Amino acid sequence: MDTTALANLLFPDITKTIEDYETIYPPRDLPEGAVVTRIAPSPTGFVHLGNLYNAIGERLAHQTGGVFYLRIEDTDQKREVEGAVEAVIDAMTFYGVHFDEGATADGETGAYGPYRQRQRKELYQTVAKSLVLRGLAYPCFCTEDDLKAMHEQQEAAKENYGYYGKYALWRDRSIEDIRAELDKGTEWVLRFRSEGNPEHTVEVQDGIRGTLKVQENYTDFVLLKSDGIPTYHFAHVCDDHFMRTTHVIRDESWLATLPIHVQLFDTLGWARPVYCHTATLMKMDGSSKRKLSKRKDPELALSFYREAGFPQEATWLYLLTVLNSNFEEWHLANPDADSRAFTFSLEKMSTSGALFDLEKLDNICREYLSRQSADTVYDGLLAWAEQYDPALAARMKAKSDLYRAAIGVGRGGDKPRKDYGNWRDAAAFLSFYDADTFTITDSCPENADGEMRQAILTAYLDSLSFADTPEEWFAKVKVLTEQLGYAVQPKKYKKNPELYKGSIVDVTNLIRVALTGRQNAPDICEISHVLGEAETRRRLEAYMHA
RNA sequence: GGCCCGUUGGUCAAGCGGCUAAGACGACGCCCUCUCACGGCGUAAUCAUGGGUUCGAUUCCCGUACGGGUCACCA
Repeated sequence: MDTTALANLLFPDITKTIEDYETIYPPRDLPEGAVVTRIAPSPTGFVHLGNLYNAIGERLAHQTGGVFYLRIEDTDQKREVEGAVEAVIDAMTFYGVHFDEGATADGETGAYGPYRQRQRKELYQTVAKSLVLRGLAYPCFCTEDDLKAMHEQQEAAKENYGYYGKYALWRDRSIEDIRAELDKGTEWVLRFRSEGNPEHTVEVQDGIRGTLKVQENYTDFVLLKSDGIPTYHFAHVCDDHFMRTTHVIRDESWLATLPIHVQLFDTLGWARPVYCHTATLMKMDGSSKRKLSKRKDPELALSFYREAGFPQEATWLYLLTVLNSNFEEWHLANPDADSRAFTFSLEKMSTSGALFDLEKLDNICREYLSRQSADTVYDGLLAWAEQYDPALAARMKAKSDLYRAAIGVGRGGDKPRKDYGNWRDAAAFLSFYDADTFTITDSCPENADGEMRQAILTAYLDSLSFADTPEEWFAKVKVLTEQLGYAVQPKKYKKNPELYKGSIVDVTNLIRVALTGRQNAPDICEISHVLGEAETRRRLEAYMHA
């Protein structure tokens, strides 16, 4: 076979060589040990948790003085969605992930571009041509039906699926046959001529999993699709070589095609990057685990967390505890430190698929928010509300003092309250402070209903003085509790319920319901001061006559 | 079916030949307490399994089971 003739027949317009590209994309001038990595999403418009998960590469890169970039894998035109690149960048920016180079919303930055694969067609074809020249690639004119028939035949014969051996119809065809098909205008793909043997295993050093032993690839997989655009496998190898990527961080579902990738790196004589296969996030489905699914699980979408208002940093805290087994310990020891101060290590990443635990996420978010200042929380809530709850944003801006004070209730000190872990919950929790959104949702305690309701609230209103300290306030509540025949100490009431009408809990909860609309709310005295005297009295009186 | 990865309490997990097998979330109980939340103390709960190797295996090796992933001109 005259491979030169074939190469020129297939790629008449390609004049560059691999060496030319080696010059165009020289090795990066970086310190020893610098990590160059990336995220490489396909522009489907769906940004998922895994994209953020793998953006952990940013920390690795920046920890080592390396580079973190964004590459767009747009080789599948069918799946491309308008505005998808912007969506990825927007989501990453929101979570504080910054790219040193790569695609931007309206272009790109960096010396190793283009960073959109479809614009790199010439490069792929150059590499492809060199493989043809070396007799390591050939065109295949099989139709979809041919391949389907092959698959069925293999299924029936209980043989391995794939294009190999006797099933590799075009592997050894003559150049005349090829020319004939070409002349007819038949569509073709370029396949890799694999010399691999399924009996052989290849060792790959995985940055997370250690030594991996995988079966050598023996199939003639597709390098270039019929439109001349590469498959993921070929594009990945070419790009990560010429973009001088040192670490490829990706989901473990790529483990299955790893043999193809290393085979390509090896035959091209290029150094393999350090592969880092992360564990897939799982979910409980009935009694069995399964991969988070785009269709079924809203929590796979990154937007889910943003919309629900889980604070960005807290979301990272959760992700890091799942990702890196020694992070949680570090965070417990340094609760106020920025997670970026943590030295991230690949070896400590987990290898088995973790169940996504929303409860733990919530706990981490509550803990995180409880440590923030009222102003920080106010700003966070407002930023979220501007996007997801404009009415709330408007109210917050009109009554910012009220909202700041409300957020400040129970904050600070050794035991701050942890009432909410996300902005959506915060909005609901804080709603009673604002007269515009105040509603009564709970009923008052039974032991303080009926005529006692009048009596308690009247007595309370009479005694109420905004000049009182919290201690004085509570002392007065105790006095009226006793006067009205309730037990000041709940324990005493529990012991001898027949001696009292109820306990102080009934009294305070009545006041609480009148003031907040619910039985579960923070300190009454503090709330009253946030509401102000006029509003406090108004609510108490309204409830008395309700 | 082939290939690959994985398996410590309900969940996330520490462990890297010798430990009463950490810790966190959750659950439960008690305490604190004007409710709730917080906080404090405590309880229950884990090495999938069978063989090796070894004086000794959660830890190393092999098999089995189970779970997951993947077998496209999708990434």
